[in-house]
This record gives sequence, C-alpha cells and structure tokens, in this order.
Amino acid sequence: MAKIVSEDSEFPAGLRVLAIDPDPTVLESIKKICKPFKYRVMSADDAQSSVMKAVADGACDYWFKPLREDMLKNMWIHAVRNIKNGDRQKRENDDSEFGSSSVIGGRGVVSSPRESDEVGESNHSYQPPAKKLRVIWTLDLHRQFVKAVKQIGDEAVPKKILEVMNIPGLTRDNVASHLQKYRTYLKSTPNEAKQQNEMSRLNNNIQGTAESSVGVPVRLESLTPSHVSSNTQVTLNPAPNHVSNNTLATLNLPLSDASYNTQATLNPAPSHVFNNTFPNLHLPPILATNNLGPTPTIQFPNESHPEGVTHVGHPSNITIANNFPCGGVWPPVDIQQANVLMDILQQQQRQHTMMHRQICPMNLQPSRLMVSRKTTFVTQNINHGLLSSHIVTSPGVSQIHGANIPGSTTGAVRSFPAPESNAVVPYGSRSGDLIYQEYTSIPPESLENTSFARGSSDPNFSKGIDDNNISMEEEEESN
DNA sequence: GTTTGAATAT
DNA sequence: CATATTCAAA
Repeated sequence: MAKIVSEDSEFPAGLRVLAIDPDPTVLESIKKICKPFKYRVMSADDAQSSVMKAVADGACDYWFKPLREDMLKNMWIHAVRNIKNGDRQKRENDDSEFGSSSVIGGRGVVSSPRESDEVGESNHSYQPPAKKLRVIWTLDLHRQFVKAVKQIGDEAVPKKILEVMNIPGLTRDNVASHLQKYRTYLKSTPNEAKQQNEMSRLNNNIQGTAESSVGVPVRLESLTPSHVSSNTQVTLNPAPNHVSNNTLATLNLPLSDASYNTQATLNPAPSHVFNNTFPNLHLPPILATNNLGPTPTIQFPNESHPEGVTHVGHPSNITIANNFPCGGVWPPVDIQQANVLMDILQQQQRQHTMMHRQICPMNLQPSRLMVSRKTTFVTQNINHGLLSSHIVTSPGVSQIHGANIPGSTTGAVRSFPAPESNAVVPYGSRSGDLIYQEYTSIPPESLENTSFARGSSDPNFSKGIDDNNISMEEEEESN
C-alpha cells in the first residue's frame, strides 16, 4: 500500500488525494491520470462495509476500480464542497461570536457549526466534532440575567432563571455557571459606600448613547482557535488607585471644543478600595458620544443598527474597552472604526497635543499616550515596579483557587465584574490587540522598547458599586 | 507563567 | 443545585 499526494495549482490549492493500492505500479498509473485533474480514495474492494467504513472515517467518496477518467475529472466537486463547508462553518462561528440574532444574515443565537449543510451531503464530508460554544455574558445578557433573578426572587435557581430569560441556545449550565459567579460577587460586595457620582453620570450617559437594548445579548464564541486571531480589542486600561499618585493622569483629547479628560490607569482596583480619585473622568468624545463629536467617522455599530446588532459581515471584533470604574461602551465597534480611532490617536500623539494636565501633583514625569496594537505592555510595566501587588483586582472578589492560595501576589483572587456596569467589553471577553494606554510617571524611554502586556481582562469589574445600585434600580423600575 | 471567565465535574 | 475544579484564552 502506498499513497500519492497530488498537488496542482490548477485546482484549489492543497487538495490531496489518497490513493490506496497494494501495487505500486497501479499507484503510479493513478498518479499519472490524476495529474491533469486531481485526487481520491480508490479501491477494488467494493464491499459495502468497506465503503461505509471509508466514508465514516472521513472519505467523501469511494471509487471502485476500474477508474474512469470522468471520476477523476469530477473529483474537484468534493473539494469544493469541503471548502464551502469550511467557510460556512467559519462564518457561523463568526456570526456566533458577534452573537446577535439581529445580525443581518445571521443566525439564531446558537448555531452549531454542523447543524446543517448547504450542500446537503454532510455525511459525505468529514466534519470535525462540533465545538462547544462559549457564552459571552455581554452586558445585555447579564442584565437580562439579573432581571430574571430579581423577578424570580428567592426561588432563583438556574432552571428558572433560564426559563425567564428565555434566550435561545442558552443552557441551564450556562446560567448555573454565571449564577455561581454572580452570587459570589454579591457576597463579596455588600452595599458599599456610594461614590463616584461623576463616573456614574458618565456611565449613564454612555449607556444612553451606546447601549443596545433590544438586541439579543448572547454572544457566543466558538472554542475554535481560528476565530480568536480575529478577535481584537481596543483597551483603555485603568490603573489601581493605590498607585494613583504615581500613575494617574488626566488626558485632554482635543477632539472637540469641549474638554474631555480621560483618566488613564494601569490596572483596575476594587471600588471599595478606591478613594474616589477620578473626579474628572471623561471619555474622549469619540468614545463617549455618537455623532456629537468631531469624529463622525466613528460610529458605534448600534447606531446604524438600532436593534442592537453588534456587527455585520466583518470577521474582526474590535472592542473599545474602558476599564475605568465608570464603564464604557458596548457593543464593540468594528475594525474600521477602531482603525480610525487608532489613526486619530496616533495623529494626536504625533502632534503632541494630548496631555495637558495631571491629576496628581506628585506626578512629575511627562504624560504619554501609548498607542499600540500590541497588548503586552501595561501589566508587565505594572509588575515591573509600579505595583507592589496587583492582586487587588475587583469589587467582586469571587473565586479563590485552591491551588493558588495567598501569601503571594498572584493568582489567589478572582473577580466578578460589577454586573450592571456599562463597560465596553463584556467581562467574558478577552483583551486583544489594541491598547490605547495613557500613563505617566514612567520614563518614556523605558517603555519604548518594552513589550506590552494585555490589560485587565475584566473591564467591568472596577465599576463603582454606585453604578451597580443605579443599574439595579433601573432594572427594578423596569420590572 | 499568570490570570481570568466559563465549562465541566463532583 | 451548589460548589469545586478544570480548561482555554489572552
């Protein structure tokens, strides 16, 4: 038995035919025939069992000897089907990632990559095992969750919550998992002092302009690694306030007549640890408004798709993430929008126009705005001297990993995001390629060649409890 | 290597 | 169902 792999650019690249035959001479003959056309599994064994086994093992066809030229000639059909199926599968995954049933041309909330087959011959082409879809608890979805929990009251158990939420595709396990985290979060963050009114206000403003309200909130991502590469986020990273004296700055982005101060921080801190050091927190207009600012080229997806469509037709998912306690904008903007943002920011950097004043008098170093498509910087720089312990993470310390217990500055604490926050990125999402990071007190030279670390992956978490309460109230009103 | 959110196991 | 553990992404 031998195999021949034939590759010819005339046909779709990469197609391969496995020819199996005990006689090398025959194989050579097959190879010659294949030359002008291309590929296949061929056997003199015409037993049905053999055919079935071959197909079951992934063969898309089974040829009997003697070969006929037209069999080879039409071999490409199978290849095209496979390619088509592959694309389709990928598309489904992408759609799922953006996760709205309102997506034009999209599917339901949950769609198995192999639920159907356009060609109608799925049993003839190998499909890898279905990947489980990961539920991303977007703000909308989480709000529905909270709403359901409140509505049900003490009886709130995963099953009932699931029923009340009535989200197609969402499973009891999904809810249970989320409920677990939610409860832990609630325990760890009893009613804290109200504070940071400014942030709350801003938050509400953002919510009013950018939040989708009708769209299906479930965002599913396939666990397929391939889609991950296209998942990009723009992240505004907050800093822990315990180093605020050294790292906080206010950034005036001259994007409009108004003065927008963006407070950059390097790592989030629990709101109950905060001493309300963000009195002037504002987002740049491009982030905080719709078309009111001077940068009309940037629009949030939900503007053009009021029903909450988060994305149509683009494989990349760029999220402008605001890790400030004040939350941010959701849903994600698409990649063009993010690129525009990048261009703007970079241009501003070039023009040296962005930093005007600093919050902390102790801050003697010039401020800087970092714009990078790499994400590796913030955390590492924090770790390398700015923070003694960035274990302090969120208002909702939630899970203690048994294996990681304390005494160290790493690993022991997990967080649960302030659930009602309006953060830009759903806390289930992961940070990506773009960081828009402002910072001070770090000598620019020391960072120029520094690799970037991803910022917090929990953009919601440091949201103020105040916001939490406000959101809760809002939800109660709506009930 | 660490941290995280969600899935899975108990 | 609740909680603990594991997994995979970043």
